[in-house]
Amino acid sequence: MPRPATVSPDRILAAAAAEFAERGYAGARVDRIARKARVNKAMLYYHFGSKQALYRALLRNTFAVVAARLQHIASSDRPAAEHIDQVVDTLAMFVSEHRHFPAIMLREIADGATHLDRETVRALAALPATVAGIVQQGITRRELRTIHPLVAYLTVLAPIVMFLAGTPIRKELAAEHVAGAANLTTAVFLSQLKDVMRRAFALTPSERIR
Amino acid sequence: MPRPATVSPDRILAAAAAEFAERGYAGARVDRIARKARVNKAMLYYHFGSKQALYRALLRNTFAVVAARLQHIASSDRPAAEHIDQVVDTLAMFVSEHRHFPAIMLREIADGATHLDRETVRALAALPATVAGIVQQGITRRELRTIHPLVAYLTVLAPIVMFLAGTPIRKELAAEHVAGAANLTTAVFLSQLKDVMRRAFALTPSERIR
DNA sequence: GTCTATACTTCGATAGAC
DNA sequence: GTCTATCGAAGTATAGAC
Repeated sequence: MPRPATVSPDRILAAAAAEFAERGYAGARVDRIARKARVNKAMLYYHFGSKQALYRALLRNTFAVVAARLQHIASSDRPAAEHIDQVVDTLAMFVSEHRHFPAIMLREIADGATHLDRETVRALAALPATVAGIVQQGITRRELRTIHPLVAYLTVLAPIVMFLAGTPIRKELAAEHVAGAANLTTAVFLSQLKDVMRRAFALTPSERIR
Repeated sequence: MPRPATVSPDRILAAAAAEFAERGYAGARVDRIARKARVNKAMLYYHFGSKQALYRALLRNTFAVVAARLQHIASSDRPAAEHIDQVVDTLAMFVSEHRHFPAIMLREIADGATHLDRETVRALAALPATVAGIVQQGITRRELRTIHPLVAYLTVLAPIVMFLAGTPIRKELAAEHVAGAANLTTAVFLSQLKDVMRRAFALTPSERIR
């Protein structure tokens, strides 16, 4: 007898993602998460123990999945420039399936990991470590110019995350007539960003000769 | 008789910046802001009316100042590439004086401007509008390649803000041995970022001919 | 303008029955 | 595993004296 696809803990995690993304750790309400997940609040505590433990479980979970997907890129036998494109696309794809990820990430940076334990921090660390590793591989192979891998990580990831988390505020800006705020689609953004990143990390012709 | 340099409302705003940056709107505590500002809580309500009004006042204030500083860049008679450097430096300088700005900005993006009124949104809008304007000027003068000005805005600003807001979490990552997390200074970051942005927005030789 | 005391509300968490 | 009812802590805000 197959279990229903979304069993309680999973539904709770999904509801928690929405609530924590929308309101932040402090603004999130356990009652609201339980209601969104259509479980009793006592049930939530039965499965996760506390608001904090639920938050940590959500973050470990989410970051483990992104990092795992990015890991595949490093092992594929493609030019480094293409790896960068794949990082952008993989991130964008992941977010299209986990719409609450960007806001949670922005909030966690602002929070400075205050609500996290060591194990969860380790899970978060896999994201920069993986992207930095991909960049470092390109540099070592002399396909990308020398750059601090974390600078490259931030240069690629920060705009994506901010763009995707920023959809609501971009609508507000469009209402205040900020030029271009109304007509910037995700597709245009991603394609221009990939172009920008290629130019930013490519070896110049003179560097290529050596 | 000159008033003391930091009169009550200013001290309250400074304390509010620290508190809202560290904990977010929902996590911020009015009592804590009052204590940090060394004013009575009733005094805070006397001056600002509510937690929300205080938050809005802080944001209007802060964003008006950044935008004003950036406005100067557009009117200076320098090459567009230099304008981009100046945007980076101006933002970095502003943050060195307003250390709580990056975290507040990340949180406000994640919040989607929910706690703001129209006037405050307008104040926030000045930041992307100004940077996009500087980029657009460079494109019009055929000194930068064609790019959506908001893509350029996000490409420049997102990494800076995330880097500067991310100092606490970067220390956590360093403790978990993420390569390079321990040795990335602000100076190195800014200089590499400027380099990245120049390459990203520069006209290619063939484009320059036309 | 400044302070003390407190009203009112919301929230995280649990006890205890089933 | 599931639910109802509720406790106790914290939080925003204000009344009212000075």
